[in-house]
Amino acid sequence: MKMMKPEEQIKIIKRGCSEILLEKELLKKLERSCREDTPLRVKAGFDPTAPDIHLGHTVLLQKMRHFQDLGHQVILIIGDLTGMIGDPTGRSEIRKPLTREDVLKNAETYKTQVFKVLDPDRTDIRFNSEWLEKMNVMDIIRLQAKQTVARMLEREDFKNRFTNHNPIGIHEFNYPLFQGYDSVVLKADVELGGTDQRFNLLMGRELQEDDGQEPQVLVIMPLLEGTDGVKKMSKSLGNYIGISEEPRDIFGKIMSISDDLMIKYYELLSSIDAEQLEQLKQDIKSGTVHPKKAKQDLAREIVERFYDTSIAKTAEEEFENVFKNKGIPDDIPVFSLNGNNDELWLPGIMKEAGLAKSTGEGMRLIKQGAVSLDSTKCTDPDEKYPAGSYLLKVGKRRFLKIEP
RNA sequence: GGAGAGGUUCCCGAGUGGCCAAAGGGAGCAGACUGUAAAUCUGCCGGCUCCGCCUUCGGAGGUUCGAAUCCUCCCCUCUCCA
Repeated sequence: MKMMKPEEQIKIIKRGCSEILLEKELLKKLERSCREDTPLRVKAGFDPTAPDIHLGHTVLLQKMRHFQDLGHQVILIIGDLTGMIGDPTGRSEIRKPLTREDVLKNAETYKTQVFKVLDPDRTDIRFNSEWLEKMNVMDIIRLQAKQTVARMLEREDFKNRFTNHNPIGIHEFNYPLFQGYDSVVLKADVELGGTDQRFNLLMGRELQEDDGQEPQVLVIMPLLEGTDGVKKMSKSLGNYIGISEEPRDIFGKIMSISDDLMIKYYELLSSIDAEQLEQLKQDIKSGTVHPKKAKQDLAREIVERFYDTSIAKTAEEEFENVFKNKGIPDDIPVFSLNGNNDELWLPGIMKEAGLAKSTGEGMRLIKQGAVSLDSTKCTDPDEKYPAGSYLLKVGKRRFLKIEP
């Protein structure tokens, strides 16, 4: 295949990314790739613990796709070995080690989801246990000997924990080392990652150089904030928008983000270029474009990407219907009483149907005026209703059809 | 190995015998206002058919009419010394 000029390629690669280390080297690699008609080997790693791909991942995937469209080869690493050890970052829970089956199952999920963005013909999926598992103690020690504790403590995460007197497990030092070693094994030309991966990515360069290889170029992408607008999007923080979610949920979640965040989402997720984005910002500022309209366009574009135009349209219409016209969505979950003729106690039903975590919460919601039955606001948490068909509404967006 | 500090409800963090289901903040949820936005204000925020009862303050025992608070042993983390 005829490749684009290196200078042209760089332009596309640079779009939306936060940093390239080093651009000079990238140009050199691209020139050689062109000259010798050999695609670059572009590596990116994914954690096998979270099989649901969300919009945060797609920032990276999209960039990988750019490389593919330019004719390069993408290597998607599933960090199954590192994942099985479990990264104890942060204060919280000991992650249960994943079993082989879990990892394989998650990998399957990855594949189906990842190829909504990536080109399967130019994607190589590899598990890092393939080579890491074969290392013996001496191999590992030799690898560890290549770095110092002082160097490790330069990493933001470790440094913070160290100064705050929070625990750091020695094994955690292996994460960057292993990740870097992956690059050595794969002879990666480029590694893609988020800004939080900077340290790990750099480790790859250092280890490759040590091994006598030409160091990989780092293409660093900004992190996408989650729906809360503050922390990075992640499943465990519950602030994510998964690409396999229902179209209406994707649409709705995007509509609920703040205006500031919307601009960032435009930057990282939409296909509009820098000038168009600048124009949009101006128009919003001057009032030519209502922010809600802009958000709607974005939501539609994203749903379209993972589904199609007509599905996106339907999602949008339903959104308008429910929230603007205060209508009722087309299909809402049904709670069947299964012929049970007992009187209905709403908090109990809300708990069972998952609309409230506990009956206590259900009662509170009623007291707070958040619950209505057939469009009539409920006020008494103790009230019982005869068995029958009802439409229950909790809060602004949760509906439940009660049927005998 | 020695000395000290500490482990509290989703998170941070008060509380050192009864007034503690445990201050305050954050997150979250709901209401008002809106554009299901943000900001703001208000309320809620362990469980239970809840004016009462039950289970929580690292774990297991013990003292006491009564413990998150006192004692014993254990587990875990941090700091300094070696």
